Amino acid sequence: METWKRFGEKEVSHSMAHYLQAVAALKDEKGFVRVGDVADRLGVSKSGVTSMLRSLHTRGYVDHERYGCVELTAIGRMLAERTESNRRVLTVFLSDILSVPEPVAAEDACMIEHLVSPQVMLEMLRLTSFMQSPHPTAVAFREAFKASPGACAHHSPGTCDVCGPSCLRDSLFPPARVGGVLQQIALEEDSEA
Amino acid sequence: METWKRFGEKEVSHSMAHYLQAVAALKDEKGFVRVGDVADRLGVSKSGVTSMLRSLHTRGYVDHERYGCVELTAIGRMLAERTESNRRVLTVFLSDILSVPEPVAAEDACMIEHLVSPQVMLEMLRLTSFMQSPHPTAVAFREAFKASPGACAHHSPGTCDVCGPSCLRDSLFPPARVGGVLQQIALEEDSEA
DNA sequence: CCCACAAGTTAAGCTGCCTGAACAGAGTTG
DNA sequence: CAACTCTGTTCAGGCAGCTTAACTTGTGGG
Repeated sequence: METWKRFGEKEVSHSMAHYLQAVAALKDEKGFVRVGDVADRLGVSKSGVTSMLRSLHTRGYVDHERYGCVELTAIGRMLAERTESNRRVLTVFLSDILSVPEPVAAEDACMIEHLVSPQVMLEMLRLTSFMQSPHPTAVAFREAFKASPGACAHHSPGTCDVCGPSCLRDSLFPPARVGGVLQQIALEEDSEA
Repeated sequence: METWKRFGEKEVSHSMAHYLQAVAALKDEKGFVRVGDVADRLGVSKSGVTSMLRSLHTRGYVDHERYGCVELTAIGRMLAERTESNRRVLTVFLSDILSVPEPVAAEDACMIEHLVSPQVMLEMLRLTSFMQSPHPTAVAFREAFKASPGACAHHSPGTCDVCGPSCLRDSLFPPARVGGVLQQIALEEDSEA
């Protein structure tokens, strides 16, 4: 179980993914990209942009001439597009299929867009696409799912295939074992003990 | 669009989440937790563990007496359990519902387990749970979905609600626009230009 | 009782990503 | 062409997480 260490070895980090997306978007919007544009868009300092561009350049994702414009390489553009597609698929899945409020869906999509493998994204798109199709089974399923009870409401304790011995629902939203403080902390930063 | 910056402000980082999980698991397995156990389990040095424990202590997630044992606080244990539950729900969803191969499902779950909001996790559990239930609609849907074509195969170009103007499938697995190199790079680290 | 050794800690240093301050290039204006 | 202004770069520094090397603690054997 050392999978977790590969987190830092992803082809692009969270920051890099967003720099690439910003460059791609600015290029599409105004035709050329300056350091300052990227800095404004991402809310970071220009010096931060300069050093990140150096890092992205050594990885072969952007070209950048001193005091000049920024260009994505073919690979850089592909990475930006893939991240953007991941974000779109995830957002649609979370908001339309899981019916999570849009702001939450957007935030979660933003957090994980660069981490999800192509295989998973493709299957998630397939599911989304099929669930939203006019196929009668899909229509019926949407209805039934919408009307279905909350997670783990349909099983007696210990009989759920998904949960196994202990109900997952309980630890997703833990019972008020520690005086109710936990949920607040879990959901937001309301400190108060 | 500065959501992306909140990535670094999550209550627990990727590393922290895994340290907490390791401590919780070791505690369950052998009743007490030493620095060395955590180091072995996570494949990091003992000094790394020491400094991370200091950091986790200042956040109120663990207690640790010098040269002694490590204990989770109530909040720390809750965080560990929640992360673990997230991982289980995600793994089941990815492998059983999306039918992604187990190693990929496990890896993706590991990457995003600490980043997904409780709301999304709960709805994902609800969907998983409902899709696996013996409810006739769910049974029919599973069949139909299994037999359904690949993503975006059912729509003519430009008519897909999910994709919008440009087919997302194409950028999830981009066409061999750059000589086929991209997909290799995308999927793994086979450098070769 | 003392010492050796395992377990843990501190210290110094690395990388990634950020900041602000100071400096440098490039273009406009008179 | 000098001066002013924008824009971008470099530099020093900070924080998170990791490493290795060297030191400290605690403990069981002789």
